[in-house]
Amino acid sequence: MRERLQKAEELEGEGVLLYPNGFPVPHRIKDILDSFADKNGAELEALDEAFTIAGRVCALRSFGKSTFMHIQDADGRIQIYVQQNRLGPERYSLVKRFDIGDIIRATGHLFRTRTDELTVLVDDLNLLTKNLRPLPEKYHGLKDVEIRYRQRYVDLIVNEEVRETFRKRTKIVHVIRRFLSERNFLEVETPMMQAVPGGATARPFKTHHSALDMDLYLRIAPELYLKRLLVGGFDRVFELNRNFRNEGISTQHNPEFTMLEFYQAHATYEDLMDLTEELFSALVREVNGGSFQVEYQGDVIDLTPPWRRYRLLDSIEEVGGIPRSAFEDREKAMQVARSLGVEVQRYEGYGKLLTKIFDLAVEPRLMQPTFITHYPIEVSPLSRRSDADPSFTDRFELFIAGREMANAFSELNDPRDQRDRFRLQLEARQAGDEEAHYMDEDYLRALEYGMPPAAGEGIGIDRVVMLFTDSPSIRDVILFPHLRPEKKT
RNA sequence: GGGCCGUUAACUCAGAAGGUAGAGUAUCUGCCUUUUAAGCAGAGAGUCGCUGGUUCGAGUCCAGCACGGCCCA
Repeated sequence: MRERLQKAEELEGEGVLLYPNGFPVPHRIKDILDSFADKNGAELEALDEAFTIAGRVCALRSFGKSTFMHIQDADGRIQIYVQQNRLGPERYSLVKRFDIGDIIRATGHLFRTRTDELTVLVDDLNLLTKNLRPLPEKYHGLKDVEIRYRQRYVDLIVNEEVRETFRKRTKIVHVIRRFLSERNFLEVETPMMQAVPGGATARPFKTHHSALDMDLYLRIAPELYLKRLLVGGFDRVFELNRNFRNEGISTQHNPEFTMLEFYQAHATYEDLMDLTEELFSALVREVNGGSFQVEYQGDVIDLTPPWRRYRLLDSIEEVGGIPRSAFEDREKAMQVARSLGVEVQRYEGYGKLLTKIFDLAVEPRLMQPTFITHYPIEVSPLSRRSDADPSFTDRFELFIAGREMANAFSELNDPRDQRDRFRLQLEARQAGDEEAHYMDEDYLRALEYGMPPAAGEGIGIDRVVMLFTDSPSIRDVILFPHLRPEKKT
């Protein structure tokens, strides 16, 4: 780096601007590659058109009096060829001092080299931005994951597949927004900072409002606000934005992550299973080239609907291979849970134990898309009771590749039942469950005005992106994942 | 929170059993006007993550810590 700085200052001393401004760049590399991919050398030379492109020098092969470079812009990479006798010795001496990593602008005509590569024969070029730090090695590339995550800008410069992953992420988010908008869902924004954090079972981050001298929580879910909007008369709403949960970090979890939640009045959780299949089909069309087969970490996942549907209890029996009689009451379920290595807390009831058994014995085996329905009421404090069996709820979770992708239910809109459920949550909290819900009086007041029958769903966007980009870690689909602070040097 | 693994030049990595630290790429110098992991000749470059300990002597052995990864909770 010291050498580069010295060289840069030398250039500056000769009157070369290291960071000039105001040079228009009318052409994109990708457009040139697309337009002239099938033209041969004679056709290109007959073309009397000059192109001006700009980008970062990513490869440089210099001979005495001529130089080949590859330069890349946002979505393309092309070779340029600079000859001393076209440019004159003075300009060419600049070129000899270009480094890999510099951002340059070049103008010239197209031709094909001996090896038939589409190349710009440069008539004019200039430095746009001087690079002072050497880029990682070209052949092995940048592998150190710590640098990849901490200095994502370097990762993006060097690793095209990383750029592709994030382009795909944007595409996925775009397709989802369009899908919902086309179906008359209204996109809204609700508070990120909440006085009473609710809508999920998770520990929140706490912050403080100085002027009001009050504690606030970063939201763990937008759910309760979105349902207030159902009360207000917006009968289809969605929000696609960040949630924050104060939990450990893993390949599946980042403290801030992106969630889609949508609510539809006069629909049931069964309608949402169909809608979810349609949504994934739209993603298949738009971001997976129309193929319903997705390869994820060596497994082929078939997203062709309809997907399997199991009741939770049936799945423990049929997928988990544990006979019904072994978990028919709390005592027996506790034994099964313990045998699976689960720690059981005193305040955890039968329903909670069933989901813990499910998490260990069933969830990892659900590679192919599967809806699991009828969750115990105890773990579903905001879901509507099943008419057929009031200890279970009209709820489903979607699993793909052994992970939860979505969670949805018919909404509980009876304020009396909701109050009772909050009370039970408070008891659990007092018994030591830090993730249990708080009482939310304003939410209850809203329900008392009448929330139409509805169903709602949350989809973890990061996990969807992981699936479609074959990414093993959530950090691979979040541009700046959370890491511990860098050591001071 | 627990277990295992990793941390050596800007990058990717070597460094059998403890004896003054290596390669390729990148950088610098020279030659080279169709190369593409360009080539050839030469040069510079490291607090071996940090702190202690054992030893005549530690990149290497031991302990603690930091950061990262994977697995578990």
